Amino acid sequence: MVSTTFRPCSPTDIEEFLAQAGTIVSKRGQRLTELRSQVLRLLLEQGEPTKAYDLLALIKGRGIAKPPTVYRTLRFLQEVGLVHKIESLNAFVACGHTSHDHSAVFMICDACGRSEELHAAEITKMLKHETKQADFSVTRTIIETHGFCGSCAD
Amino acid sequence: MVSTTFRPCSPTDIEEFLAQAGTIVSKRGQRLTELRSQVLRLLLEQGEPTKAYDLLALIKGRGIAKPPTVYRTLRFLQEVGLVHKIESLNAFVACGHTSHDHSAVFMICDACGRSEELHAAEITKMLKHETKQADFSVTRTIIETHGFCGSCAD
DNA sequence: AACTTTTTTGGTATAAGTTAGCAACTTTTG
DNA sequence: CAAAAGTTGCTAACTTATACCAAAAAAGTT
Repeated sequence: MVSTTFRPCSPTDIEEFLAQAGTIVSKRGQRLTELRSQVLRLLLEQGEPTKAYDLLALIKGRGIAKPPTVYRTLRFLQEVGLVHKIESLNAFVACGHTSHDHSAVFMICDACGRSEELHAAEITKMLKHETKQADFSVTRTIIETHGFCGSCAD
Repeated sequence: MVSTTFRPCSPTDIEEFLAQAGTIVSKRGQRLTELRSQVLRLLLEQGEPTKAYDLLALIKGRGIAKPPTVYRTLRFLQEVGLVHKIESLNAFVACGHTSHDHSAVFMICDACGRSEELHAAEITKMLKHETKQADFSVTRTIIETHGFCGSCAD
């Protein structure tokens, strides 16, 4: 079997993840500030792709943020590799694979709205190869699949 | 060699393509109206992913369309399979492969802005297989690669 | 042909998503 | 502590997209 799918993180998982995140960011000589870790935590807690404005609403805890703050923070987290944007949804997810480089394939369940990340290095490799045949050199790949997860397929 | 890349269509190609398009649409019991074929022609003429609002501006020939008209028309053309949306750009391209079902891989040159479609059935197959392993059933796949085309790589 | 139905187009208004650019505050560094 | 670098807050605006209703055009019916 391959991967544990489509379940949200437990609170303990989240704290653990955030700790790891802190380390990753530090190693890059940057800081996981209160705001940044809060946004990341929210994303983890949602357990599904979340829109920037929904995040915005959820942040209310602190003195109500404005869009640029959220987008900026998301951009930071993306650059560090802790968050991915799902282009076909205009939504964001915390990245499940904190280690190694990214060759993410997203499986997005159109029934329950949750998404899971598949670490599919082979597909990415194949993709790089095939595009090279066409004289194209890849810098970034976006792979998103829509469909139904195990629980939602009747 | 694989595919002729990153060149726009010649005027003759465009007319030919539009004729084919007409047939395809008719076969589905639908109509390629003036508006629809005009939008498709514009898309072909641009020869690169084009934003809805840019299309809007280009349509000025007829009595200035409004956004809903353009988006509706694009949706129609997508449903028929004559147009694809490139999610990572929020832009639209005419679909190069009028025959058979779609397993499109887009190569988007971040230097010249043009894009090319690769008909990569194998990758799609592999993707379906791998996701099935994870108990996921795919209904739609989005594969977009960014990078540099042959002409733009120095 | 006149009438009904279906399809297509036109339009208003507004929602949703995103960014430029500057001011203020905080942290780090010398 | 002052200067520099980094981070956050915010206004305002821009881009992208849709819900919904009305008018017009095409197709089907008697």
